[in-house]
Amino acid sequence: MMPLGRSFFARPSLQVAPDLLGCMLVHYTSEGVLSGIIVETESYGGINDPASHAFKGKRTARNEVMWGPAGHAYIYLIYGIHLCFNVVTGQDGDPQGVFIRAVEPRLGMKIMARERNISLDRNNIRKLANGPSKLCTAFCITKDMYGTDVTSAPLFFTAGEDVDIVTSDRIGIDYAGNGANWPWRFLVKDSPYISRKA
DNA sequence: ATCACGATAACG
DNA sequence: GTTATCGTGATC
Repeated sequence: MMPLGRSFFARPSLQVAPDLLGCMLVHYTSEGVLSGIIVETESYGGINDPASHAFKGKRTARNEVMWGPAGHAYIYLIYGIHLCFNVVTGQDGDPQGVFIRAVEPRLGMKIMARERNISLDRNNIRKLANGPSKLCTAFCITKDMYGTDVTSAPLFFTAGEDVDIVTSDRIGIDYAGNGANWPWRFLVKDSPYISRKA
């Protein structure tokens, strides 16, 4: 399966975020192949989005990759422990991104369970990657992959299945004022693999 | 001081 | 099943 290319990501975040639902996230690691269907994303919309790290044109070492070309990984540490994984979208110079919040595991669940330090049984497959930091841990996405090109191996996306989509407001951005109410979170309808209910 | 989170505890 | 609490360290 061909990786999704630059042109897929070089579109507005509000188009890419829902389009990624149903697509595969794939990571070739030394442990084995990890993959899963993306079931939850959020759009972060550049300098006019009060929830965005680039709001009002803020440009720092941390968010620098957002300002570059689409299709690169924006990864950062939050709350001292947790990693977040985004894909840069939009045109070069327009700091947009899509935040990947949850994945339905397909390949490499045994490895994911080991990475997550939980036992693997039928009841907890949905807990392997049902959150932004959990999926980083499960998929062996580390901070040193900051800036990585995600249009080719080892970490990339492929086209997936058609899915029904629902929206909600975004999670964990109470600081964003009115922006906290925008319906920029996208979920696969009725998926049990999402981080929390819409 | 703040934060795109999640494990745990203390409840049903 | 639910809700509340708080650790953790890079960032600015």
